[in-house]
Amino acid sequence: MSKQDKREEIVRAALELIAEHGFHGAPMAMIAERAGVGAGTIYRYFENKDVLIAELFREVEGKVYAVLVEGYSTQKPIRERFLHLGTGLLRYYIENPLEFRYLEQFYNSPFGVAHRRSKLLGNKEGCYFFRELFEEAVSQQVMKDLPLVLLFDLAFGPLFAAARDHILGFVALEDALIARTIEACWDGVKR
Amino acid sequence: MSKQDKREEIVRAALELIAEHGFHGAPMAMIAERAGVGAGTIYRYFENKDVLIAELFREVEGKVYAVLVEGYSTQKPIRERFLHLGTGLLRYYIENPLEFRYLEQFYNSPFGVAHRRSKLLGNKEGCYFFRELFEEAVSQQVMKDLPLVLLFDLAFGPLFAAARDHILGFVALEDALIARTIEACWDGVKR
DNA sequence: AAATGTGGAATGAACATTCATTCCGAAGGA
DNA sequence: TCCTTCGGAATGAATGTTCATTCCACATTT
Repeated sequence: MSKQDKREEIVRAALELIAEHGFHGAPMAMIAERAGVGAGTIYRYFENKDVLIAELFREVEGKVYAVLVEGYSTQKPIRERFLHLGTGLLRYYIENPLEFRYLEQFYNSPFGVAHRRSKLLGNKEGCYFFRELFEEAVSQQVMKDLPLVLLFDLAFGPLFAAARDHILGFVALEDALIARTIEACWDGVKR
Repeated sequence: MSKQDKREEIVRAALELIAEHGFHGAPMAMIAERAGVGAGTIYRYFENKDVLIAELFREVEGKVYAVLVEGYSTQKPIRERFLHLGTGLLRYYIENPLEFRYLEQFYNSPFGVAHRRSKLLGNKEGCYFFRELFEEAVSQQVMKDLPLVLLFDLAFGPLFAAARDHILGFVALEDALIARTIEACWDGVKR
């Protein structure tokens, strides 16, 4: 197994185990075993568990953004852009439940809070689509005149909740239902 | 300190520590210290940590319901009832951040998933308001014709997210903003 | 009233377990 | 042969739980 492969195996194993059992249910020894690697080997690739967790988040985030850019254009009308991003996100989540559940774990942890804080306060890139779109929508009075953060909550709160319920088997989100869910999110934010 | 007091002290200490640091950041020894009792004493009142966690949830849930029933009447129009429950919930959460953060911890854990499952599938009481209200609203065609679970997600997803953002200091939810947030939730579920 | 006895509650040191991290001998490539 | 990489046992810190002992309020006896 090449160096690169080994690293990828570690990341994949960590994703699976953390998504399924949470940070505290995924000991390094278990990650190593599933990756087919010695426990000490992980530390040749990642300084410690926190670094592994953060790196994993960056990888997942990157893949999500890659999906969202596809077919996205700031030329299209705001509502259409919103629907594109919303359905893109929701579809990605339910097609990649492991990554979704990992993100949930991450966001509901001190890591996630710190991340969110630095993203909202500091003007980091990322979230770019969303911030730009929402600010434009507010200034053009097509979205409600609410703080950006609340608009995010209105739009993505249901989206996350729906993805979770689908993955847990509480609802079967097929195409039509996904579209109607995102449209309902739009109803929440639109003026 | 009486027996009852001691029990309450334990519960209060557990609430504070778990809300602030999560289940894994609140060792029994620390809970005992904050409650002003010996570590072993906790086990005279609660069989083990899981039982303490579950009991704490039941108490918090009970207090929330108590607030919601106040002034609630199935005679009032559906929209008004929705706004009553929504603002009641949101206000309670931001006025009781410890309890809110505890609920978040609980829901985002195996306990919470199991709880949600038994509530949605089995026909447990509790959630009664909501289920009844939403079912009536759908049958009268004042809410969208979506699965109940998705309507819950649309209504409470933003609510939870907003409460979290308020508590983390990302937005200052004063009265007017609370009302407008819940109205936006209504826009999401209404037909 | 004082002294003694009793049973349940409280205690916290001790234990077993789990986990992240380290370390060093072995393996493998140049 | 030398040097890098690997593996997994060893380490030490942390945590949930237990249990032998202490404590105390009240009953009983003198």
